[in-house]
Amino acid sequence: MPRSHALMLQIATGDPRPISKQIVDGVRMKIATAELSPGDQLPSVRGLAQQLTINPNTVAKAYAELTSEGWLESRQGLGLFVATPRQRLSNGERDRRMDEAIQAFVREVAALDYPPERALARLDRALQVLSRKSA
Amino acid sequence: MPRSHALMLQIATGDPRPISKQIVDGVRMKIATAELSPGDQLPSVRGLAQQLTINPNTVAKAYAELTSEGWLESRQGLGLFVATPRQRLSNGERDRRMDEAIQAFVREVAALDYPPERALARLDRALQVLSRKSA
DNA sequence: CATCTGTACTACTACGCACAGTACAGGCAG
DNA sequence: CTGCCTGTACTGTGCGTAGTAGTACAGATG
Repeated sequence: MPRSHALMLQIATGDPRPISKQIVDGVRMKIATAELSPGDQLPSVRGLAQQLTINPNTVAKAYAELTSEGWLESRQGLGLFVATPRQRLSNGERDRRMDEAIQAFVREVAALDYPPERALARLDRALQVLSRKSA
Repeated sequence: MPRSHALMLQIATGDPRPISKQIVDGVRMKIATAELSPGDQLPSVRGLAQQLTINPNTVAKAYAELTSEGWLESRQGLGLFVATPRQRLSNGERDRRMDEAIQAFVREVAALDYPPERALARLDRALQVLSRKSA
């Protein structure tokens, strides 16, 4: 039974990420933390745009990316819905992108001259939110 | 005794990061891994630009950032040298930026639907290179 | 002096992002 | 069918960032 969802998304003007990416990240995170479940309907392009006082094209762009990545499914004329989980990337591609993320994080730790052990410990704690999915 | 250094820096055209940031990251990483030591001289702005076949302004921009962050010291008319280590950021600012880095990493793990434990294990391994400094 | 060093400008180009407006196809309630 | 909702696909415009190009100046050195 598909539920409609208020989807409390927050857009921060101070965030260095472009608005469309903030939406993509936000929705993906809500799916990852099971705050959104397969079958749930998302706010309409125009509705979310009005709610966030941004351009509808920006929302559409974010939704299009989420759809092409397999997180959302479009039902023409009806709306967008959270898709059922499936393999979205090849293992090679996934490992390659994880490698990039790791390198970026190591670069930041070096840039801040931050104790690697503390960084790892904090990250371990931060990753807990993703484990709730299978709880 | 200040050593001169060939500084094998690699600039990848496929890298999404701007060239100047690649230089900044590269130099910072070499300092963090003790491949560059305090007192070492860096290649000249024009020299490195020619070696990498990029614009001297781009190198100067990267060097200026590294200098303002305290990684390099400028001796007018002589060149740029790796500075002696010191506290470069306030603890609050450092924690805030580490927080951003952690959030960005968690977002990527969620985006890739990557097993958090594996991500943590791989990161642990990747962070080893930074520990050599105090070895 | 000439020649190296870093630094500071200006001007131009290319690209990404967001905004604005318009248009079209499909679903659905009246 | 009409009207209103849905996603989708365009065009164009403005703005900020990155990179290139060229010029100029101060300090150090031989």
